[in-house]
Amino acid sequence: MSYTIQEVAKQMNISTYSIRYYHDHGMLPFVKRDENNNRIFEDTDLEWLHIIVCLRQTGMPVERIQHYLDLVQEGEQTVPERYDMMKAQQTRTLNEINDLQNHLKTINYKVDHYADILINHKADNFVPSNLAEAQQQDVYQENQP
Amino acid sequence: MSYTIQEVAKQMNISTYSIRYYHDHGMLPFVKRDENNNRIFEDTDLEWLHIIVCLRQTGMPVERIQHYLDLVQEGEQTVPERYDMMKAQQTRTLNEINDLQNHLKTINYKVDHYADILINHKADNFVPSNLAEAQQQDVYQENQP
DNA sequence: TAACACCTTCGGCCCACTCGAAGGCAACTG
DNA sequence: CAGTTGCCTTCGAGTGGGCCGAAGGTGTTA
Repeated sequence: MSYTIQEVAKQMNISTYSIRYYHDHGMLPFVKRDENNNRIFEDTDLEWLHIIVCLRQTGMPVERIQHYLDLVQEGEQTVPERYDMMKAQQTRTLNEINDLQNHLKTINYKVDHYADILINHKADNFVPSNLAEAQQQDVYQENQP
Repeated sequence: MSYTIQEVAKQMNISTYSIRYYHDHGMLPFVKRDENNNRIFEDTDLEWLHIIVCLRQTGMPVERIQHYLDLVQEGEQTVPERYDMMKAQQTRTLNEINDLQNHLKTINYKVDHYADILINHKADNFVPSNLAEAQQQDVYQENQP
């Protein structure tokens, strides 16, 4: 199967700009052109693009990805370095997931907190005014980022 | 307690450049200066900074964070919008964690694969040559990104 | 009194896109 | 068969979110 740049962009969920950027920077070495000079992508190109997207979205700089893809093309003797690169990326990604999970806790707390305030305020009509006042104070106290 | 910009940078694990950037862009409205014009950070500033870092690292643009912090300062009537923002950020973060976990699977596969190759090659000395040839072919086949 | 360590502001630089302009080619439409 | 649509191309400029260096101030230690 072969695909246009737009089809690939949709399938990979990235922009055509990014794909051209990767291609222009030598990271998609097997992409062909049709008779109108349009890029045509085969399944192997999609595999390359998939690993590019994976490495980029886990924070590897383009320059390192270029280097990694060069290593792949140099053959077997570069496996040790490739192993090290992937191992480092694994660690980095585990750390990033961990950080995000911690940030998520903070965000969850905010969501729950604001939800509380909204529910209590909806109930204001049925709440004695001294309690409403207390809530008012809660809101004030909680007016922090 | 009060802290210098460097202490804060170390504690929050971000650069002093970033902190100044956030301050210069109005996201740390309560930071004071000492008699030499140096920024001094109190605990409340750290709380603000903590939420800034949390939102930035989960992908919220600076402009949105500014808006969120404005809402906080406007008081109680902005809680519904703040709730929506945090809810959106929660979803976004869950998605990002999910994406990262998928990328991690790809990376894990690479790590395992390269580890296999390395282990087999170390054992080459003890392996009959026809098997070594087969491995050779494996390596060739796997010479993909 | 000088060296060192920290801070300031200002302005340029960087990465990885992102987008617009200007134009080419192919296919459908009136 | 001119025109419009819709895709593609290249090139070059712009953007976000910092990063960093220069130039200079202050203050403490030796």
